[in-house]
Amino acid sequence: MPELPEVEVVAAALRAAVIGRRVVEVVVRERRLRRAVPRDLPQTLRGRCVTGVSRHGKLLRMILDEGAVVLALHLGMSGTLRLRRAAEPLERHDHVAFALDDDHALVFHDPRRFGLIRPAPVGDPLRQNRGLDPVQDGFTAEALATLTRKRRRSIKSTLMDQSLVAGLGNIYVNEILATAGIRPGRASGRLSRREHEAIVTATRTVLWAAIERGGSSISDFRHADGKSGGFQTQFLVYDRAGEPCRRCRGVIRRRVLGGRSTFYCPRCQR
DNA sequence: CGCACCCCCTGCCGGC
DNA sequence: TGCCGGCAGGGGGTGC
Repeated sequence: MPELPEVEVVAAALRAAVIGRRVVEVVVRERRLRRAVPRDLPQTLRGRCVTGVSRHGKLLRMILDEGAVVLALHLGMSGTLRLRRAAEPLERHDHVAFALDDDHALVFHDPRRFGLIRPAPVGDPLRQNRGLDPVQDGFTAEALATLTRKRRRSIKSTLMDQSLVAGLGNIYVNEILATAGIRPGRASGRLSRREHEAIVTATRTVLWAAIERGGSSISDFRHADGKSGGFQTQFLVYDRAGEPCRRCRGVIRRRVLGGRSTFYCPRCQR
């Protein structure tokens, strides 16, 4: 589920609620995430103070004691981070709970267990998520042209490659290409300068609109306070196969590209 | 290099 | 009603 806008919404909530709090205890109920949660995680974090929260692409980092420890968190497909009162009992799929010194707990919940929680070496991003963050300054038409030069790979799979551009997933890439008027299967290296610019502009527009609406909640994404996002009602194409295009008289099509469902309007995307 | 497949895991939905 | 296949916002690996 969570792509850049959803992760940004979670990061903002954590910045507001967790910075300045001390980790009192860490309860690990299920270690088997995408990679095993280290056995010594509680001991590594206990007593440390949260001094910052950052996000790059879909990866969250909780900075403890000014960087003495950095905890990397990834929500995978079905992960959420919720703030709960310490007294509330844990539920099924609540895998890790960080008890804080204000009688609340930050709870990592992830039915599919594709998420990740592990201490990260300071300043060293995980191997994936190294790409340009598309809401930061470096994501420009020139940068996109450089990344795609002479590549035949489709623009959709290029934009979803986290080592090139970090944070876009299947929903937002579909929406961005619809907004930019470009077909997902186009070879990225053959796009014009103007088209690269359209993609960069559309990316900013779509991501900021989604962040403002609190992200998209398709089935299980929730904010740290349990609320749903609202951007799913604004989709131009995602999961709208057979439905009318919102901007022309076309009908949205679905095809599979790189193993993922791909939606586009054949009339206004070229 | 790029893709077509696999895998990981649970939940939900539609068809029978 | 129940079972089964397909699909889902994530990433990683292999082989062609």
